[in-house]
Amino acid sequence: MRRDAELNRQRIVRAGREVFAVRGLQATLNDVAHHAGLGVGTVYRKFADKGALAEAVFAEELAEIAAWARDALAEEEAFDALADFLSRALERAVHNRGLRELMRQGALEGSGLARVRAEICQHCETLLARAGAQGALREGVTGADIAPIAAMIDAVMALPGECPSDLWRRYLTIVLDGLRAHPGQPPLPGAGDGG
Amino acid sequence: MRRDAELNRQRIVRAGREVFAVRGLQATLNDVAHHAGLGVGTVYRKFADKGALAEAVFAEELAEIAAWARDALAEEEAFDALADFLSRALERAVHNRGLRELMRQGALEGSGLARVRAEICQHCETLLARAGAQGALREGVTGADIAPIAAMIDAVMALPGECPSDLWRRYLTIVLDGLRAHPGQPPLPGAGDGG
DNA sequence: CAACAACTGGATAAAGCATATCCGCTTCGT
DNA sequence: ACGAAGCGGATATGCTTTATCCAGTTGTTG
Repeated sequence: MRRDAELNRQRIVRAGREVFAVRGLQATLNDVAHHAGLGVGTVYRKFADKGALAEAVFAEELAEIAAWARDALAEEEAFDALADFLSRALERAVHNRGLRELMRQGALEGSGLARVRAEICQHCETLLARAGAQGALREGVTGADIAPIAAMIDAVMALPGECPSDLWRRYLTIVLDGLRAHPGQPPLPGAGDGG
Repeated sequence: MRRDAELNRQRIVRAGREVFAVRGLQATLNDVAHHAGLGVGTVYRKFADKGALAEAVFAEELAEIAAWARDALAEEEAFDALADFLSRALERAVHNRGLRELMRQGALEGSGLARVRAEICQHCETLLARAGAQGALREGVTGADIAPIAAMIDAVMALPGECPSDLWRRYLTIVLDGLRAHPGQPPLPGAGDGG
């Protein structure tokens, strides 16, 4: 491969990172090419389709987050570990619409990215279940509560307008607080995952 | 207007109600026509475009919800009134994707529906502000917290898969609980609407 | 039961959008 | 300076939604 071609490849990945972060996964490869200052053909020469570029763009970042999740499994207090992990991971997600879309079920279902995503979710559910075993959870809360929590915080982040960028912390705090065991709390409605 | 034409009009509105409820506002008038057992032309003869049909479909329902919000303003305990109202309104929303999309900022911006939506939001914010004045709110919570709450519960409702249909109650409970004043609670991060 | 206006159906035009390709031209490396 | 590798971006393709049109049907009225 020619040296300039390799350079352009990097340019494209960088452009993809920026464009996907701002406009989400529905941005076109035309968008990315333009943002990289290159032609569409150049992008298609290097990446078969959007999925391939997305994989190149998000592989590292997702793997890093997955590593955090694995590390959290080694912590003593499962609930605190989960809370810290979520805080860190969501901090990344605020500024990255593409990453958020990737974490929502359904996106890039065929790719290796989906596997990493599944691993992260699995770790979170394990942590929550372990927190339950440690008596740190409010009655009735289970690993199945992870997906709704993520969806809710994602919704806050996706809110349009001039809301402060750390608004999501407010609600993450509220929700995690609500899942924690407290003395004399009323039962929680709803069934988690049908059980 | 011929009698059969009026009958078809009603059929179309009914079909629109059902189709929008299930598939959301992005369903096409073709979808609605087919579901009504009529041709597309018939639908376009009676409604200029999707917005016009949506207005006919949702006007009553939205007005009813707005009335609930007005009634809530007359209650003594603002926080409880708000909680009851949200519970009632969201109960309607679960089974109606179109209604949910309508309540999210941005949809049908030009129509009279948008005005009603704004009125409902305004009432909610008033209630929350009043609850604050009554000392029922956790420090720092304001009327601006309404939009994020709605967005979060909406996200839970939009969750794919076989989650139980009253899962949203679980999270509404958690969030409202988190907004309520409790003795000795830590401060809430985030700034609401920047203030 | 005409006879006509109102109404209907749905094929299809029009427009928009994202994806992917192709090939004449440029640039690199030797 | 030559050939291979790479580039650009106009454009073909395919899909989706919106909206129209008019030949044929149906209701209504006298």
